[in-house]
Amino acid sequence: MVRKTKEDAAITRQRIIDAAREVFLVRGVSRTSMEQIAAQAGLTRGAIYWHFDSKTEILLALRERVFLPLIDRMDDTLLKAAEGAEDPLLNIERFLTETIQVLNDSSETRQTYEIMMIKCEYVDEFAEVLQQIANNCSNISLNIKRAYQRAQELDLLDTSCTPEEYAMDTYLFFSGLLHMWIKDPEGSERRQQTNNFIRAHVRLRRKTKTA
Amino acid sequence: MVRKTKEDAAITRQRIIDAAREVFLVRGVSRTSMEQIAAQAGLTRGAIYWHFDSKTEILLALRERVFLPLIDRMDDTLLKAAEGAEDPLLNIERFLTETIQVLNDSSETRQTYEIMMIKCEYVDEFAEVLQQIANNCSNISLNIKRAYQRAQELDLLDTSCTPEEYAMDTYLFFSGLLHMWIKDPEGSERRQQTNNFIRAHVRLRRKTKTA
DNA sequence: GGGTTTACATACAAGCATGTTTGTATGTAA
DNA sequence: TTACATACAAACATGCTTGTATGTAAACCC
Repeated sequence: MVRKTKEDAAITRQRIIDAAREVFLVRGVSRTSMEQIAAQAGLTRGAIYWHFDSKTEILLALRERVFLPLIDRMDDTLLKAAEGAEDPLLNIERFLTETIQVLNDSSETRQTYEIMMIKCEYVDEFAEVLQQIANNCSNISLNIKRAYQRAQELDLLDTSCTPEEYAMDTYLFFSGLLHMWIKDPEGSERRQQTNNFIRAHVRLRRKTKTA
Repeated sequence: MVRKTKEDAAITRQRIIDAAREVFLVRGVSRTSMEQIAAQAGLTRGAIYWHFDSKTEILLALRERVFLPLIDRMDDTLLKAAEGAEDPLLNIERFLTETIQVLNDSSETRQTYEIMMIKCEYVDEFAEVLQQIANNCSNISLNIKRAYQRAQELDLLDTSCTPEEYAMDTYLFFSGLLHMWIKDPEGSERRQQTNNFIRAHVRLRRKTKTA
């Protein structure tokens, strides 16, 4: 069987992406050849070159498929925190735990993060990917700041720092948390304590903590 | 001139490492060939293969040269914080600012970090490097915890969280800070505010903040 | 139902990058 | 001065990867 129906082709395309993810995770992006991806997908390079122009495009497709929904979700939770919520700090806590929960539940997401973090070199055509990530991060950072500003308006926020300082502190905590979580081996002790650390992080910002 | 004296050979070896760092930074580790390193160093591959068995060994040498002194220095500052200091929180703050200061002052350190963070794929023989880094980090984490415990004994520490929770929070902050600092472009606004954010981070932990 | 396009497989050519081998001139010690 | 080790350069052989070109059978469209 050679020529497939359109739905079959879409499945094939997805199989290529899945195969690439599996091989990338083991061999790294650079050391992975088109032939290896094809073999993992049970295809030949011809199929891959029909669906994608290059290995880079596969990686970009892999990334978009996982990152865009996650970014949307994070923005959504944070926007709620900044606008409607009666307890913005709780929403910030929810933003953190939910993101970790996605990593915990979805191996596709977890593996994709691992590839983007420690199995990929950001040079040449990937420099722009780094730029996109930076943009997403600064957007998250901005929304965190708004949430803290709202918490301040509602008099829920400790007064020793400014909302901007809290926001940067939380953003850096979040960034470090993702790296730790991805790099830690599966089922590590620290992974299980993650929610504790998130709660402690947010608790430290509540005004009533010493009252 | 072919055969050099021992000192000349040591200089050549260092030139190879320097050349590799420059090429790695631009092209990434995987895409860099021995030929390119040799050209950058003004040598041939023969010279490189005499000094190093493989590209991996160059990268390891590059890493050790920068990381080991830095790790030592961080351990040193944190140990002082955990044992002798009359203000452990100030020492934690110093640990953070000093590390950033090193990155700021030494382009060799900064570039090496950038290579290890976003221009290198941790697979196969590099999986163990990741393990070493994890060990260093958990050691740092442990020393931070000790410093916070001492701060608690001296009644300098806010009581809303445990020393362990503070330690993890600071470690994740530190991890995120390094990534932000390295990924941000040179002379970025956020880089300059780094010290402010560090001070805010530590200030939040002082007991007297609401007194 | 015939032509056209689609969705692949197969085959071919060319370019690195690697590792190794060989050559060689100099330092170095006896 | 001899004998060997050192510090490279240069040449060689090999394998891998990429890109492209061609083949082909089935799906799609009118």
